[in-house]
Amino acid sequence: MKKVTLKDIAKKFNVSVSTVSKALKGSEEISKATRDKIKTYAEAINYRPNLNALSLKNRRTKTIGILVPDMLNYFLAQVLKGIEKTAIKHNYKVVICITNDSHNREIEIIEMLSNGSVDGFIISIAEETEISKEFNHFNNALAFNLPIVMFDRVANGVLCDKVITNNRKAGEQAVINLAESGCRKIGFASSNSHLKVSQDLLKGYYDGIHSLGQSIDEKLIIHKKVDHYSDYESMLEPLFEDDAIDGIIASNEGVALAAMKIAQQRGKLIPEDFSTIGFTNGILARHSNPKLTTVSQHGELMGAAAAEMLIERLEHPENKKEFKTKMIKTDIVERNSTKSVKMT
Amino acid sequence: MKKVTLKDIAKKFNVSVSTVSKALKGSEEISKATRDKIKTYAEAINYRPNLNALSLKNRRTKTIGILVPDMLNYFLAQVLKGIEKTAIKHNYKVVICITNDSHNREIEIIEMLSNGSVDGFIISIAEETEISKEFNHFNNALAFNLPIVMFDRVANGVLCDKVITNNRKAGEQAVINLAESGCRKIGFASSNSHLKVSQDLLKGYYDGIHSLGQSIDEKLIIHKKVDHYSDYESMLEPLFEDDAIDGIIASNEGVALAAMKIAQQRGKLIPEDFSTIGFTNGILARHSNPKLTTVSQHGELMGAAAAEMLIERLEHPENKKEFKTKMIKTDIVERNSTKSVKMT
DNA sequence: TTGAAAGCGCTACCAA
DNA sequence: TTGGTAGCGCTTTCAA
Repeated sequence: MKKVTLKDIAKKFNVSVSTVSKALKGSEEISKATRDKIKTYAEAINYRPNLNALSLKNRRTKTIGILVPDMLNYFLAQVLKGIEKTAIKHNYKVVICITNDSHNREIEIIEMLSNGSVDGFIISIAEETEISKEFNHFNNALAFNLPIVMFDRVANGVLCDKVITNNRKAGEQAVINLAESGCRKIGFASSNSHLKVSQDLLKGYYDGIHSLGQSIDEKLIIHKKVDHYSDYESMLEPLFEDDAIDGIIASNEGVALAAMKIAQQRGKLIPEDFSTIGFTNGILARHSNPKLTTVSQHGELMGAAAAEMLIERLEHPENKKEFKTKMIKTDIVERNSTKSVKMT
Repeated sequence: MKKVTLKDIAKKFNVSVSTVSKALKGSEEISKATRDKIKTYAEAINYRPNLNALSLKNRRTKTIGILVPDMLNYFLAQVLKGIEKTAIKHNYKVVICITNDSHNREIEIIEMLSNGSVDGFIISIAEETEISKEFNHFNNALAFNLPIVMFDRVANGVLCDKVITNNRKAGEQAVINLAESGCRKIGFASSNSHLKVSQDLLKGYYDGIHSLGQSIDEKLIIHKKVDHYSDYESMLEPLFEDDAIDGIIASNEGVALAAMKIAQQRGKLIPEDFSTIGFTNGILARHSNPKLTTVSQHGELMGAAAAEMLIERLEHPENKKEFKTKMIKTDIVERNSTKSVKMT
């Protein structure tokens, strides 16, 4: 079976292709009679225009290219879901590509998609790109009139819309939350010191400690790059040399769970003797024992916001608005790894 | 800036578009001189053909449509990763759509993508579709010459390639593994009894129990549909009324963790007094305490296999091979929720 | 009210 | 060795 085209319909009614085209668009140019019969027929056989032809003609594909470093990451999966949902709502499709944090992959993918495959991009930049700060490929895409919205890991040098969370603020709030719940010695642990996300979080930690009127104790801070989760526990050990430590802000769920495990092994009760807040609200948090209190980045919202910003630009290229950076607020989701402060 | 086209290059050298086209393809028809200068120039300005035009002309898009029920699921994310990787390797793109387990969404998406957007599909069918067994939309796609490969949740009535795991066998092996590690009373717990995956697992459990020469004790079996993980614990309680239960096969990680939690609350040591094997190897397993022994479905391999099968059909439509169902073998990944049997 | 023609960017056939 | 033309499926302008 072959897909039916305008030509086929035209032949069927002995009219021209243009007549059919207009009729299907409900143009007043065409007599109601022919319009109706053509429409009815098209409906009946479930006619759908060839999207490639449309893309070629209209110079727009109604598809969004998405680049993410990874897919096996709950936060990113949430964002993808938010994007997909919003895209579909506006009748856009998404093509998703994984950079694996490789700069070259990122360049290749952008090149591949920049040739009539997509109308714009939503990107969380690759680690290598974040480090090298080489942003030519992004600027090329922009020059070809392919707008970009970056989220979470963004390239500050690039002029485009961005969606981020205020991680510094989030770090500060986490400290304050722990303090309010009664923690006296609050530490910080990150396994991804190379990422801006983590650096901001650390700044927020400093802010928090200062706002408590305490001074920074470097012994309570671990800020490293540790790639494999099996090494988290040994990474954290030093923090527990100070037996008085009673709270830790962890840069990700895995680190938070490792911290709880060590604390438990040392006979501490959670949250009575030891509390921890993990950064980003993933699946681990919900299933750990005790369940983990986290900072939620609202991934789905971020995705939706990014998609809305991009689609807005695509649908209304005429109003060349200033590039905006949208902050999505974070929330602390209280579970059982911290004492509740709600009762205050 | 505008994307440069063949026309632009042709103008630049005062030759025709067809000359440029041929030159870039390295056709012997064109003199080496012009060929070289055109190629060099195209290279220099980084010329890339418009993919829409190519798709329209060639009637193939080099893109694969993927339909999955969900995205926030580690197993599916693994499969997606496997597909994406393989696709890119063969120079295909993927467009990913989420059905949210809705039959109608599934139909809409397939219709939307069937109009020149993709060359074929890779699908894990929606729960509603699995229940209703209405497969017209799949057959329509096939009729339009859009091959389908289904994975994991497959529609048996549809004539297409499939990639599955032998879940029955996996269930049996899990029972045997527990028995070999010393468990005497092995139960079964599923929160998704409506899915074939789970039903097969249960059959495997029966097989396993029988092969041990034991008889089925219905009190040791929970086979239900429970949507929210917060209800897993209450779902499992009845199993523990028989205090002698010392092993459970769980249909997913969440259920397995809940089982461990209850056992621990009852003062059982894991794995000494109580063991559990969780179905599918996700992130929870690696971070739980104790870490969970699981049956791995090898999601990435499944994805890669599905993609290979589809691309094989797309690239060689001439050899109309029989439809195949490929079994990916499962493996038990031993962690700390079971006693090791390796020492036998 | 309808249709012919041009064009989106590319390839392939045939003619020069 | 090169170029013109037709056509992929569609829209749009202009003419009939």
